[in-house]
Amino acid sequence: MQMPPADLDATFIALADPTRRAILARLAAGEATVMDLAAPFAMSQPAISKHLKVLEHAGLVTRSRDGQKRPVRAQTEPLKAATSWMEDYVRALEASYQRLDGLLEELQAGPTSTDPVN
Amino acid sequence: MQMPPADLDATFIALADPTRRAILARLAAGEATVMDLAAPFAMSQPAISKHLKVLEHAGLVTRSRDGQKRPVRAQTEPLKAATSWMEDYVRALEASYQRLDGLLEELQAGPTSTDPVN
DNA sequence: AGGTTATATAACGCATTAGTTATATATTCT
DNA sequence: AGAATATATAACTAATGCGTTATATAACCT
Repeated sequence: MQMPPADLDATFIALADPTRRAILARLAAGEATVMDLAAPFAMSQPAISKHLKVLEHAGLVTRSRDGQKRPVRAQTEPLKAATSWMEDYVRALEASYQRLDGLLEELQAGPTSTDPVN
Repeated sequence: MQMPPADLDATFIALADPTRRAILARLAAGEATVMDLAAPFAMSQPAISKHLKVLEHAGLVTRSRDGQKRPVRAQTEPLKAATSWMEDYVRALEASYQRLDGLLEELQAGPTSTDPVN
């Protein structure tokens, strides 16, 4: 069952807050309840619930139901999309630098008959 | 030369806006001036300058000086830190799932003499 | 039924963001 | 010197973000 690729905006927004990244880090150790997650922070329970809503909206966590508890579980999918955007971008940048380096080298060696510029 | 992890905030915040990601994408093709960057957007020049300030603050771009122009150039460094945070996190998550799967398997097979639990 | 626990929602304050227009500051061109 | 160009800054507005406290909802326990 695939979720719709929650967009990059939502993913990066969710990751941009240190509290939310800490929540995710905690979830890497396994499911947790809202109370579990709130405990380490000097912050009210409603504040944590809001952070969870942001994470959920980004698809970074899902919630289930266990009696009165709503266990939170981390999901990797949106992170893979975000990672892949960043990797593609870095690759494009580095390729661009390489082209520039090549061009500079050619200029420094002086124009040749195969030089496409001039 | 390591930067403190507080920079992850700045990086993800910078990446969380689609205009800023589009600016970066444009910069993958090479240096550009503020005017170049503003052209494709239905947005004023000061708005773009502000976005550039956010990107610069995150270290995602640097500026130089060429007469009255201030060419903008993309930098990969902060992206590598961000990518690496995300990859570490996904790895931890997947390891956690694997441990859980292993545990469930054991429980299903019934406890054995080597079972560390019980 | 009544009390406790887990979580969500409402209403609010304050700081920040993303845009605007108008203006200032450099730099270049004639 | 004066006009034009490239960019930055200021002042403002509207929307959003992150926290709070108080309260509602739902499930659990006697």
